[in-house]
Amino acid sequence: MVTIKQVAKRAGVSFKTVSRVVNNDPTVKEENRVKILAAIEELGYQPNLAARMVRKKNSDVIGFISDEISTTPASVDILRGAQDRAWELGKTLMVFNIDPKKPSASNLLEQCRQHRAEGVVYGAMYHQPVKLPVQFDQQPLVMVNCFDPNQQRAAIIPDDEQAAYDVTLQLLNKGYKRIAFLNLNPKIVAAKLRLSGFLTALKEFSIDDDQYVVESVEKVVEGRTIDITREVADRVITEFKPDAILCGKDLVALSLYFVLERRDLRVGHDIGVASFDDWDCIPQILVPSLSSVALPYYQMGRASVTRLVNLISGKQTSLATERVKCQLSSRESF
Amino acid sequence: MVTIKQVAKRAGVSFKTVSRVVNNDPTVKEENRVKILAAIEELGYQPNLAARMVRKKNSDVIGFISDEISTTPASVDILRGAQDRAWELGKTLMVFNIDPKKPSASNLLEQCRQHRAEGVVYGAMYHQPVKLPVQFDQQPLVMVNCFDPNQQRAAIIPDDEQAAYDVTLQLLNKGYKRIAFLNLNPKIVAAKLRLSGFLTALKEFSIDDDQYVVESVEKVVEGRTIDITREVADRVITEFKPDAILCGKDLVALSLYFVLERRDLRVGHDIGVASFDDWDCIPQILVPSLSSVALPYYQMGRASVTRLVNLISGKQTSLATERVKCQLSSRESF
DNA sequence: AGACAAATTGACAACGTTGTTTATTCAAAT
DNA sequence: ATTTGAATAAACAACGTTGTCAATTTGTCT
Repeated sequence: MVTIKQVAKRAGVSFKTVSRVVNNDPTVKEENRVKILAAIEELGYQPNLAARMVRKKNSDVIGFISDEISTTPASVDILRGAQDRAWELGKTLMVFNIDPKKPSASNLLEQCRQHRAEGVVYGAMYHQPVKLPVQFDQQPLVMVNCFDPNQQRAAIIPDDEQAAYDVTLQLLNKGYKRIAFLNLNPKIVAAKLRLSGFLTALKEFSIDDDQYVVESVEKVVEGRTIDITREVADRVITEFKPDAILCGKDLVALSLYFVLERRDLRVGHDIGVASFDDWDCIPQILVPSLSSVALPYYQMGRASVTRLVNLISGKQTSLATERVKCQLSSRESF
Repeated sequence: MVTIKQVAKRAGVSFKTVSRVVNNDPTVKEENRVKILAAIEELGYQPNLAARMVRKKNSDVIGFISDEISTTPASVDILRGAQDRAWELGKTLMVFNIDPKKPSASNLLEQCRQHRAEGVVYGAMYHQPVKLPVQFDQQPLVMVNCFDPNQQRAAIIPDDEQAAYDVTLQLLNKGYKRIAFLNLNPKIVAAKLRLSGFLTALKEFSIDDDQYVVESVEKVVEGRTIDITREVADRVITEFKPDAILCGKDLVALSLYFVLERRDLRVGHDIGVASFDDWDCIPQILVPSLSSVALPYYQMGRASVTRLVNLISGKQTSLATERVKCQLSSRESF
């Protein structure tokens, strides 16, 4: 590999002067600058970041540790967001492992420290509480799409409550009155928050005594989880006769579409449907297209890096949890 | 940060002896080794990889550059596979950017070189030819899920032809005879290969003059691509009366299910359905569940790193394209 | 021309490691 | 008791860079 000294020799100056040019030090004669830049170009010189880091003692590296990929691959967007923001701030994101089943989180943290990462973003694949090992205290840390059960760590999470509140309000404003909610399993954080947002919205329209909430469209049989959306939806429609159904995720809406098709209920006409996730192409491939609340993964990824860099620089030291707004993608289903 | 010298002081030995312990050099008295390990533990020493790298001149870093995320987020699995394999081989994968719309591929490559990455994996989000800028010649390179149009670069791609051949053969073996193929746009590499595999399988059963291939289930209207799967499927069923339909991707199968539902054709009974992608939960949420050929993203990710490390070490210098087998996930739809 | 300040450059140390060479310790062999 | 040789440890240089400070060059003013 080409070093700064080789460039210096080629340009006929001391290697220190080359260093100055590389670091945009203004105290270099224009004539020399031109010569040096030419030499850099000719030799294809690239500064050795490792050597620079040893000397300067800052790495500009941020570690990104994430737990296992789950059923929501859209959450790679967290990574995209983090990456983009890191780039903007002149940092390199080191993604240490995406599926650390074998290497434990602490192992990954060790790697981060060996690379002298200035801080760590810990991302989860769905919104949940995560109790991190004590080792994570040793450097600036931001949790994204997850949070410390004791609120002792900076966290960026989606505002599920606002999301449910907003979409419910929009349904109500369009005149829907009997809204059923096929919610996710109540053990899921998002499910609890959304229920709360849902109920708040209903209360504002004073119809909080006339709703129908289903907790979980899954059943565990012999240790295996099976989807029972269709049965549940069938029952809800028969018993409650809703004029709109809010689904916990797009896949639930998908199953619901089949049920409605069979019952000859036209979505967006006889019955309104809304959902959460706005998952890639599903909402658009459905007919009529599905209105769904997108989870702000990309924004959260960006926010996590911004927050971490502020933490590192001491500009912002609060450990408060930051909620990121969710946006409804309005389509034809209501 | 704790340095090797601080550890040495604590243990009462020269810093070089600590270095020996860290690097598992056997020529250290047991007594000292114990003392040093204790000191390392107490101080929480982590070797500085940057300093080590400067001295040893090898980085154990592999760059991973990928183009924009497309409609197949499952392809993160390429990254997972690469990461896992890198870990096994004691390498660190530096994911330089997932969505380099702003920074060009060459910029990312510069970053790789500044980090002294020993080689680069270039991944595409769907199987396609990619003409990389000449700068990519400057270090070992493996392309994954894409390939050089002139075959001048090592590449790992899915064996789409085998995939289509296999699934078609299985359909035929189960007694299906009139198979329609709702293929993807013929501009897509996978579409061409799959068509070829499909036809080869039919030929083996001597029914290659009685099939029905649809090229593309999309239409471009005023610059926007719209999905016309439902119309197309309707027409195919009416005109060709197939006993089985092979779909280009799970989302096509999804739309097809709606069409069949409306026509009261029972999937897996009146008509067989198969598809490509095996995309996350879609095949399982459908009723009856969809048999789909999975693309071997994870395996390809692993293979790409294995191949790259072999290239770097000179163990394997061939630039041949490596095809990775696709596996059918057999379910209830045929 | 000479003096002086400003601009520019270079010599050298330092960062935290590892490779190489040299010194020390200690036990076994004479 | 001395020599030998192996085992162990230390000293020092080196990696490619940047920080510090002294040295040199250049330009301006008298």
